[in-house]
Amino acid sequence: MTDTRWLDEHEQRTWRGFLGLQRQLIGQLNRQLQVDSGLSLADYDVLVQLTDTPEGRLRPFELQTELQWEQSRLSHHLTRMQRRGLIDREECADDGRGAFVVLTDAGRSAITAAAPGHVDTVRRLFFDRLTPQQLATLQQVSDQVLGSD
Amino acid sequence: MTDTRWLDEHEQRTWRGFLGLQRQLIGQLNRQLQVDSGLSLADYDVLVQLTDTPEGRLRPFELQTELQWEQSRLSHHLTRMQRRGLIDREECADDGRGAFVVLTDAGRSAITAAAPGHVDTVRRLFFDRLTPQQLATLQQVSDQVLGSD
DNA sequence: CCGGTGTGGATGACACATCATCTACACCGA
DNA sequence: TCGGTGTAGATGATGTGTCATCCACACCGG
Repeated sequence: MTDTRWLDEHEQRTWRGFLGLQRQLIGQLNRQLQVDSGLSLADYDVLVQLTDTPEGRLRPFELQTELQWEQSRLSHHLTRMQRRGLIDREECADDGRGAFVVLTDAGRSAITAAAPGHVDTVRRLFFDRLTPQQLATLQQVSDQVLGSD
Repeated sequence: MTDTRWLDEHEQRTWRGFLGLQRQLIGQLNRQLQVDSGLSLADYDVLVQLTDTPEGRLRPFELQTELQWEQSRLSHHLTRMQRRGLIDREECADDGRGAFVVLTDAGRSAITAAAPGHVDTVRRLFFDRLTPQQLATLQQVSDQVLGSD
């Protein structure tokens, strides 16, 4: 570790901008969901995955790969969602270690009620403010930063 | 609220990509800081602000406008940082309600030790993977999304 | 001088995320 | 069939973020 190449003024602005952007966006989305539907962004993501399956049921590890969450975060979050009646856990016959997460009726109506408002908000705060070129660049950026890992 | 314009496949990819990008990046930065210096990204940001002043002291509300944090988050975070000896609180003579946050010696050495590794990581994970054009676009994007509020 | 309103800041309760660790079962090779 | 290793998942501790609320003082008009 020789001399550090510090960020110049412009780089700092870009970096702070990016951090601010994400915090602001996530914050507003969370608030909108919370106020309008009593859900968090995390709840929403879980429910979307479950809704995307025909039976509304998934193994936790499948959810985990879809969501790219840490295993323990998922487990804790499922516990909280179960306590609120949004999902339920069932035993898995095939694999004695495993479990199933199933969407409850309450969970299904929660996501159904929440989705339109959430999508509108995403459009309003994000897509509507950006040009197709900018969106294309963002896509590239995500791929490049995430891809090389 | 008429019919919802759902996100098409491509928009979903862009949106998920953005969310994934920010989570991944913030996560790795936090881990690097934590492991190498015992600091969080939030600690780092507070310490940077304090270091940027000649006396290493700021009023909490000044910190708040710099960091764009919620007041209560700041207050809680300062409490935790004080408990760890990174900062200290002092009374403010001018304003009976107010307080000062002052950088301790431990705080100063922590940020000094942490900065090079952190900046290197930001470069490695972010700047080094993006072209100047992409960075310029990101800058625009932040401004547009944040600006119109 | 006094009451109302505004502002600086702290606090408790609670949801969330991460780490370390643990249990139970599956799977595989000797 | 038995022991080791890997995998599915839960849990406790702790740090973090948000909301609602509160207190103390400042400031301002009467």
